[in-house]
Amino acid sequence: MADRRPVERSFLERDPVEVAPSLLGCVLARTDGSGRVRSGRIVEVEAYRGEADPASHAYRGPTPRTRVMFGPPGHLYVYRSYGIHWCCNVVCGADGTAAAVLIRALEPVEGIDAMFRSRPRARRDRDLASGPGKLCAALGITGSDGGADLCGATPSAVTLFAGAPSGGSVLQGPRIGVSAGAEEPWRFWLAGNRHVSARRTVPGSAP
DNA sequence: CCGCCGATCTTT
DNA sequence: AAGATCGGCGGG
Repeated sequence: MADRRPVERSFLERDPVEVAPSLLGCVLARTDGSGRVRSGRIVEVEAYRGEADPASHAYRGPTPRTRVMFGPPGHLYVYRSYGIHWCCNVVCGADGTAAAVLIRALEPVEGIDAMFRSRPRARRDRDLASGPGKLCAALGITGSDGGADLCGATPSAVTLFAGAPSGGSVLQGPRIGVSAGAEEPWRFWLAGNRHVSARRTVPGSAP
């Protein structure tokens, strides 16, 4: 993996509904305090359109929690879900807008042993990171990673690497777990991938 | 395989 | 008071 390079910040400076499917196949990596790397290929995402989107945490304007989403693209927005799990987003769109892409599932690539240690209930590879809370636990992402620069030339604790074109086809459908904005088909995933969450229950169509 | 429910706590 | 979730449990 010597030729990996972080994604260009300008690549993220667009509408999240455009950015989201193009993140499929990219690799999210985290380096822990001991220099160990855990990473996974992105196989499922959701776009959130900030102040224009009633499902977005940024819908009602900036707050201390959502401040990073209103900043420049290429940073990590991390939030606590149901008081228990961490979930992470790639901030995109122009500085001053609050667009973001929720990372919903990864196919584990590096550091799989460490992922099993962080996910003691997981029995199989596909249980490690097949959901937004699971993947943060698998990589060890917590609130202290909030704001991390994903595009730095020198890889920081959390980095987003450009991926080879995914090859397979992309499906899209409604976002999971939202009530407002439930009609918008802004969830995207790799067709047939075993690491996608809710594979059997939600139908999809080609974009 | 499917559906229900509880855990746990931040944010508004 | 609700929530961008997860996993255990029970039923079919």
